[in-house]
Amino acid sequence: MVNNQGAQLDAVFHALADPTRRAIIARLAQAPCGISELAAPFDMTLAAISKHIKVLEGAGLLLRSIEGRNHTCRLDTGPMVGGMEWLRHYETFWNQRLDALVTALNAEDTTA
Amino acid sequence: MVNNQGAQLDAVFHALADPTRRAIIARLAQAPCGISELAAPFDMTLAAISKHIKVLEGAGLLLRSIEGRNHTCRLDTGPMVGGMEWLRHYETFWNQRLDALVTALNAEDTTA
DNA sequence: TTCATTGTCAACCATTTGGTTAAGTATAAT
DNA sequence: ATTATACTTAACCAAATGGTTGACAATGAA
Repeated sequence: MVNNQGAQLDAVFHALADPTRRAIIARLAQAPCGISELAAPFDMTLAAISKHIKVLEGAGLLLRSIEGRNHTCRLDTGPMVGGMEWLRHYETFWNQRLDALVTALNAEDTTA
Repeated sequence: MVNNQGAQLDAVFHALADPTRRAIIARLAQAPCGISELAAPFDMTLAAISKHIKVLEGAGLLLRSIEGRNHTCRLDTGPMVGGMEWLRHYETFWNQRLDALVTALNAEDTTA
C-alpha cells in the first residue's frame, strides 16, 4: 500500500509524457467527448488513439462511459494531484534553498 | 520555439516517470552527490545509474560538475516549473468545474 | 435485412527503455 | 610504475512503446 503510490506516480507521469495524450487531456478539459471526435484532429489511426486512451484510462486520468456504441470520455484530474504534490515538494525545497541563500548572503553582508 | 516547450515537457515528465530517477532526485534534494554515492542504495549496476543520470541531465533536472575523476551532481528544479504549470492549469480547471457545480447546486437549492 | 458507424482487439513492426557485462579512460594513491 | 577508484561507453538483451493494418463486434439507420 506504500509502493502503490509510486506506481500511481509512474503511471500518471508516463501518461503525461506524450504530446498526443496531453492534447487529448486538453481537449477533454473543454468538454466530454466521444472517441472518434477525440481522434479527428490527429494524423493517426483510430486504433492508435484507442491505445492512448487506454493509457490515460489506466492512469485514472480518463473515465469512460458507454452508451450503445458510443464511448464518452471525460477528464478526471484527481490523479494529477499526486504529481502536483510531488512537484510541489521540490518547489518548497527550492524556496527553502533560496531562503537559505538569502540568509547566508545577509549574514555575509552584516559580518563583512 | 513553440514546439520546443512540448519536447521539454515530454523530457521532464518522462524523466519523472521512473521510481529510480525520482529517488535520485529525492537524494539530490538533500545535498549534491557523487555518482557512486548516488548509486549505492540501488540494487543496480553503476552503468544503469549512469544512464538514469543522463536521462535526468537530458531533462535539465540534474547538473553535473566534474573535478578530476569525481562527478558531482546537483538538482536543478527549474525544469519542473513547466510541469507544475501544466498541472496547475488543470488544477484551476478542476476548481472552476467545482465552482460551477456549487453554483448550480445553489441555484437548484434556491429555485426548489 | 442490409448497410454504416463506433469502437475494440490481435498481430505485426520499428524504436526506445531499462537493465546487463565487459572493456576502456582518466585520475589518485602507493 | 603499479594498482585502485570513479566513471563512461559499447554491445547486447528482453520487454515496453507507439504506430500500422485487418478482422471483428455491436449498435443504429435505411
